[in-house]
Amino acid sequence: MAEEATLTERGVRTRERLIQAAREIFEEMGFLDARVGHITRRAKVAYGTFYTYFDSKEAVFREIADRLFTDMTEPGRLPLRGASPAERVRRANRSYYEAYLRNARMMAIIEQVATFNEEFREMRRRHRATSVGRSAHAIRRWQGEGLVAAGLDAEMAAHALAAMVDHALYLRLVQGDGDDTERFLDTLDALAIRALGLEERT
Amino acid sequence: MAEEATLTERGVRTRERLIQAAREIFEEMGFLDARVGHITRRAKVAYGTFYTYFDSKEAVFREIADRLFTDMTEPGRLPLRGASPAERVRRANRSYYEAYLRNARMMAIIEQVATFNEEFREMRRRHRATSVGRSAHAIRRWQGEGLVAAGLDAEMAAHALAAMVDHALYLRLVQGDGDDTERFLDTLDALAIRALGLEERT
Amino acid sequence: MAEEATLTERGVRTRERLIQAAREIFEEMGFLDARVGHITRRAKVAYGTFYTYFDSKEAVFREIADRLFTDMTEPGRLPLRGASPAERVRRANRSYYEAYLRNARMMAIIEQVATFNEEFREMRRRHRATSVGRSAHAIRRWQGEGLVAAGLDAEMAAHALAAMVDHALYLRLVQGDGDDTERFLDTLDALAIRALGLEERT
Amino acid sequence: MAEEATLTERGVRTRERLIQAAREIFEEMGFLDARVGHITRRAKVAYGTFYTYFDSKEAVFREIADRLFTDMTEPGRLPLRGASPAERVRRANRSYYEAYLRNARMMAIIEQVATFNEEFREMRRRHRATSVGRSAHAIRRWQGEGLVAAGLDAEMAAHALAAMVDHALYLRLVQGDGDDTERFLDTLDALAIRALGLEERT
DNA sequence: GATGAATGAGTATTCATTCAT
DNA sequence: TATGAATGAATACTCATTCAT
Repeated sequence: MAEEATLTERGVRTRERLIQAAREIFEEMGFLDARVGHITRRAKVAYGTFYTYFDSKEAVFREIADRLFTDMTEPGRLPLRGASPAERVRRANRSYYEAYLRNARMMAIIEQVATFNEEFREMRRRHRATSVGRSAHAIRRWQGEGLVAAGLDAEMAAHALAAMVDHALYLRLVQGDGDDTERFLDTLDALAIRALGLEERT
Repeated sequence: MAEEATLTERGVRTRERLIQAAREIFEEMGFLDARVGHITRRAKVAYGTFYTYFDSKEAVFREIADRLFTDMTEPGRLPLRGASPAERVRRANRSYYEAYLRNARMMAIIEQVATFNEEFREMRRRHRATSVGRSAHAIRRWQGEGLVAAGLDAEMAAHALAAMVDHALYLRLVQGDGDDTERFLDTLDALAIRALGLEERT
Repeated sequence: MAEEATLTERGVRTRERLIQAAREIFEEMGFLDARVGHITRRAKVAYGTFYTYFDSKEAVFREIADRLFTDMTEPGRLPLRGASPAERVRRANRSYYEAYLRNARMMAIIEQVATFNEEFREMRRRHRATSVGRSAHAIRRWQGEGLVAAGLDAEMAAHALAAMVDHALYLRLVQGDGDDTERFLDTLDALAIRALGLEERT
Repeated sequence: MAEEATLTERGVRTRERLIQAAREIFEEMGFLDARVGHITRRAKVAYGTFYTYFDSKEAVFREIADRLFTDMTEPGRLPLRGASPAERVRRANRSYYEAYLRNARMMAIIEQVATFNEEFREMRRRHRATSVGRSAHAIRRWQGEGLVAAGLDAEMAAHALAAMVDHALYLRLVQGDGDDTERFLDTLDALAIRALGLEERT
């Protein structure tokens, strides 16, 4: 049984070293090709020490993924006060882009694991639902204000636009499809804003 | 050896049985969990017979994926003559939705394999490039006609919208996220059309 | 059951083609790495045809080895009449060298098979016994004539000298250990002649 | 991984048990027929334990062969001070005979592996070159002292005589061709001494 | 806590041989 | 005779997890 409630200070350090090492290894070779031995070697601990802190390879991965999702769903640092709806979309997107850029490699690995592991599929679904829900809420508000066409299904639209951003970033950042990222992010912003009918006409 | 040349009619039949069985097995349990023994049992042939026709598990998968991509990129059956741009987008999307629905399970497996196999990642990238290219071409034409904002990067927009459609369908059909598919497809259409500024205002 | 008593002319030709092809393949890749498929492809016949004529891979090899041993133990072409004992040794050796050179690659393969197959070990032993017996007979004669020291065990000496010639040729011709073969053969002659005390002192 | 560094005492013991077991198994059934499972069963360890210490079946074999060649090329224990050349040849041969007798079974297996594995062919060639070089050196010295005919190629003669001894022993000890080994060894000594012209005439 | 040795179930692939046409 | 498809037993190697110090 790994992971007792109380850990000595030394234990905490070792555990942290293992998590850091695991993340590096997962990013470098993916979950499937990563071996427990790779992780312990990187962390400079004995093979068996891994199982002092984690029950399985999945267990470290779960912890890493948890932290990552927390980081990804943290609300943006850019202030939204007084911004127009279009600007709000842009800023929200920017916050997400930044988080994605920070975590691109791990996002890819989570994608990998989600293709064969129901638990992580569900974890991803939950996190997605949270942020899609926030977007849907905003869209509904804008619909109330007559800014967005009432006929649009807010939930579905939020879902689809999130899928656009997510997958476009995935293909671009993870699978290395194309350069000029800045211009690409602008395009994503523009598409989302127009799709919702939020563009400022001059 | 799995030599291609000169297969007797019986050989062709057995090979076809194996491909069909492999597709079923892959769809049911994914590439990673599929065993060659599962495939041969399903095809009702001896274990070794698999290797009479294919060099490896990857080899059948490659053939199945090839056929699938051919089916997916087949131009739509809906006639486009005389249709408005918005209508064209809708019809093109519909053709793609139908193909996706036919092949949803296998699309998921290809996604899975693409997360750890460079060859299939590249295969998917190529096919995506083809259809994205087609869309970008149409967008550029519409920009020439003043129908789509000139400031939009046609290539990137096509890429992003394809990502939206692809991933939204993936999450919905493959990972079973939500029902009311018809309404969802309508939402995708609407978002794409508005994002490009092609909606018919009344 | 392969190898019926009566073969049509066509059958004889096919069988011969297979033997020839098998010898080539064995020489090129050794017995262990040779596949029945290699042989039939080389002979330009169908896979199954092999088993029309031979019961197994060992069976063709046996036939090839038989023919080879017949060729190897054929008495030399050089006339021995009126030759001195030393000259006789030299000529006998030459005949053997020539045969060995003709068959070097196959000799190596027979060596290979003899290391794990009792039947071929025995076959080789029998053939060796025949030629060693001939040599021993000559040595005993020369001992009777006072040309070779009586204390020498004729049988063992013949055995040892045959081993010298055989293995030295094997290492040189088969494992490519050194060049200047002519000078090497001269050395073998000289050693054998001196070992028996047959050298002509001037 | 079979890493070399830092083995605990227990590890060293297990590794040694595996090497001993492997040698026994190889001697009993040859390299080709030996299964990793045979070795681990003999060593009374789990299957996987083999791979804790060795990368492959070849790897243990390599280690065993290395040790054996070291043992085989260890200079003889018999003192050579003040001995006549003929006596030196005899004593050197005796040392080799003893080593060969100790290792006869494994020598046969190395012969087997050398017929299909270039690495071991080369390993054998290197060791042979070392000992042939020593003999050639002695022969050249004796030629300088007028004891051996100057016309003889020292290198080639050493090579041929080594081949004689090696192969005669191989056929006798390994393939069980004949008894009265003591008399046979005497014959080998006599032939080598006479071939070089080193016999003491009375 | 830390260590690293021990475990053994799991699997793709090969290939000689058989056999239906 | 000739063909080539079908068969399935055989085996080295991997690696997550357990466990004795």
